[in-house]
Amino acid sequence: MNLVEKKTMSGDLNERLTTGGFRSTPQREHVYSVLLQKRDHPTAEEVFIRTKKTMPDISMATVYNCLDALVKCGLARQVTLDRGATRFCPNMREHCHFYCDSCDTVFDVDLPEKPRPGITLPHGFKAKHYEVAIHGICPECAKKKK
Amino acid sequence: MNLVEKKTMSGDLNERLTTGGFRSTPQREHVYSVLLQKRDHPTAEEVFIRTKKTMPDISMATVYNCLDALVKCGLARQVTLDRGATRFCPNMREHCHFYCDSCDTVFDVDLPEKPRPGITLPHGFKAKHYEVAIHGICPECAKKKK
DNA sequence: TCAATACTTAGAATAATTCCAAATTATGAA
DNA sequence: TTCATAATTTGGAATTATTCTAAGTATTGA
Ligand SMILES: [Mn+2]
Ligand SMILES: [Mn+2]
Ligand SMILES: [Zn+2]
Ligand SMILES: [Zn+2]
Repeated sequence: MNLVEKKTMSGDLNERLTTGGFRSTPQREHVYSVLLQKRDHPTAEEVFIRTKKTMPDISMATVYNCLDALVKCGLARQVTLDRGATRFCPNMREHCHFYCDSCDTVFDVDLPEKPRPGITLPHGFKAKHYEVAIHGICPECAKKKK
Repeated sequence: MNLVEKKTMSGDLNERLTTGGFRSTPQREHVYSVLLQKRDHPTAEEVFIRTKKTMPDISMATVYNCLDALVKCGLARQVTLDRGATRFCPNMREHCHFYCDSCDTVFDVDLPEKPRPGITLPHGFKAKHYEVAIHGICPECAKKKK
């Protein structure tokens, strides 16, 4: 991450936090930059471990608090696949998730412009938002299996 | 549930369990009939409470075991929406879930014949199965809000 | 009939998350 | 600047959902 990226990151972060009624803190900046750095949908625990590298005294409770703040002000999404720990994703474009059953990796998959042409809801149901998870096997693992 | 339904239920259950390498037990029958009776996607805890009505000495551990066996032999599905307890669904047709944000109810929604026409996966990804959750507001709650 | 196996059960253990209350830090009005 | 107020961080306790364990029961089929 170069200086310009850092600047925009911080600027964006700062603005989003304040308009969301939060303060911008060193902890929140670090946690957010960790999310941006490696977009592999880490769990809170993984974010904690990564954040400690640059901020060794941060606590788990704070990581949960920061992630919560980031989600609330629209800078990150929570991703829940089956059981197990919630994962976090800083990609705020509309997208869905591909989960490789073989290596447990989660990939972002872009959605087409037209939202879900197929599904027709019964009368009276109003959909606010769709969540699509695709289970399967990723290219890497498909290659290995052969 | 009349006698004929009971008979078919048991027959189906029995066959599925045995072909799956499980024994048919009173506990498994009760748990399965609880799932069939009220298709509101109960949690293990809710299944436990309902099953106790006709089988007061059943334990929570057994409910977990039974649900697990039912899932393994293809008589029920696990449904995970956001955080919180896993829910169980005996509807084995391909369907997705509508979650009402207002009253927390989970509804089954049938999917069209053609599976997911919209999404195109990046090269090399092989999808095994899609999981779609729709968040929104159900007809009942929409009416109340007006 | 009896040994092997499957099943049920209570309770302990674990994992993920939330709650709590005290210490620290930031803010902004006087 | 100074001080009260509010927000944030923190360690640890509490909670929730689930899994594990080990002992007791029941079932099966040689
Ligand atoms: Mn994502
Ligand atoms: Mn269902
Ligand atoms: Zn993979
Ligand atoms: Zn509703």
